[in-house]
Amino acid sequence: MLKRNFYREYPKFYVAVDCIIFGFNKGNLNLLLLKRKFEPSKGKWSLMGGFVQKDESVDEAAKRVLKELTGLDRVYMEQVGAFGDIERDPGERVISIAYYALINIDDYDKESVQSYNAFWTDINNLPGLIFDHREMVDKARTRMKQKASYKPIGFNLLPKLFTLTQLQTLYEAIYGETMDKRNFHKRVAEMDFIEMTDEIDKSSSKRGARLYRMNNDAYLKTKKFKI
Amino acid sequence: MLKRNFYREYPKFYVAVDCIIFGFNKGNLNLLLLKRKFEPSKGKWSLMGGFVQKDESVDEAAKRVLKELTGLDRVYMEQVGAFGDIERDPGERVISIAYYALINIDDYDKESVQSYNAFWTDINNLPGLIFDHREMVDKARTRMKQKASYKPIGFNLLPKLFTLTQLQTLYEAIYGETMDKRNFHKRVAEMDFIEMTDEIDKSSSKRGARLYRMNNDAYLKTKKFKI
DNA sequence: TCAAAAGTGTTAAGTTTACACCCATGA
DNA sequence: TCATGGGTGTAAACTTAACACTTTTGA
Repeated sequence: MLKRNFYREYPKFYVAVDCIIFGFNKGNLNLLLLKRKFEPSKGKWSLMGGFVQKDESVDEAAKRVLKELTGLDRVYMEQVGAFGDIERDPGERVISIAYYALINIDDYDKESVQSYNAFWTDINNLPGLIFDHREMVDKARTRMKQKASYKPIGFNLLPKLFTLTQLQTLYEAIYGETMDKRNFHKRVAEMDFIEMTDEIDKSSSKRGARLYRMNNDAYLKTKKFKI
Repeated sequence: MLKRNFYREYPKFYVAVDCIIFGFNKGNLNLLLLKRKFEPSKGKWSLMGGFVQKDESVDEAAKRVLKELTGLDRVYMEQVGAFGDIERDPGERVISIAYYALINIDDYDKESVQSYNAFWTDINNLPGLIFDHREMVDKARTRMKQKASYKPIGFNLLPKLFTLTQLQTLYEAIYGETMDKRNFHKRVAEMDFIEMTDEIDKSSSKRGARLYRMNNDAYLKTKKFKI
């Protein structure tokens, strides 16, 4: 079908995507941020972003941009929303759509990340960010926290096998509050889709800790989640 | 400052806003929808929408479009998110950002609504909608329901003075489930910002029902809400 | 042998749910 | 006087929160 210019008289805009990339490292949530090497805003930090292209949906653009930086495919991503203030980008008007991604901090393309001058930074100690990126991060964090309370998305931040202590410190980092170990174990035991394995992790204690695994198929059947 | 064409090589897009306008009528949530008088998709229904202009933010565009249809200012609105599939609008590529609005169904510009060929329709019995508008509605409804459970936004759908029965049927419509009258009254009594007035509404019963009022300043101080 | 993290149950407090009858009034 | 919607309290079930000691093992 030949497209007609129905909307000829309306203005057009650059549309970008920006990615809030969460990782979990040593008990803290981290973000993967790019450090600007040049002016303007040299030394300031920014989210990984890119422009939407003609041949891709906005969701696809976000996936592409994430892959460009991390080399990762099939990552858990959610849209945070559109940011559309006129002067949000002082260079030129750009409407940006923010997404958050959850990745395992041990598993990404280190060379690519280095080439972009990107670094993991503690989310509780963020440097100055350009434009409205801080606002995007705050909104993403709130959304992620909320979602994590009723869907088991946190596992995307952990290795396939994890200890209960790792899982608990992860949720403590997400919620920003400490939890009781016995109550936590009890809740995990009630969720059949968090499966105990035969394996023991010896890296964090002499005694060793039992490793667990998330079984997503089992989750899809039962669907009760509450941490 | 003279703007430089930093982003010259990137494509530009039409950006629209679409409004999911909620009302509450006779125990049911309703949406204000436009009925198409012409082809293509004559007889199909659509959300009220419009294109973002150069001199306004995306949020401002949504407010403008809502006002164009309803004549209302300072309405409770939330962004639902961006819809960016390539072929979502079969005429031409348009990226659309959806917003939901909560209005009192007795209080809008009837002439303007009529001139747009817009009608209130029961949300549980929606007609066929164009493009991805059904998806927008579903997402808006989910978001609104979730928000209504922890912030007192429902009051935007009611007159300033309302009975507890009205409030209860509203929340029953939002959650899609019936509630116990005594438990509901108990919860309302715990919220100091839902104030009993001296007035009685005689329109729905012989005995008459006490009218209540939401006090937003009081809410901002206490901040505990749970219906 | 001891330091360090892992593992393990019970009780009290708080919250949520279930449930039925009387009241006031206009027609 | 009666039909209609408005108003009211209590007890059981369930959920959440608080709390401390023993186990294992490598250094």
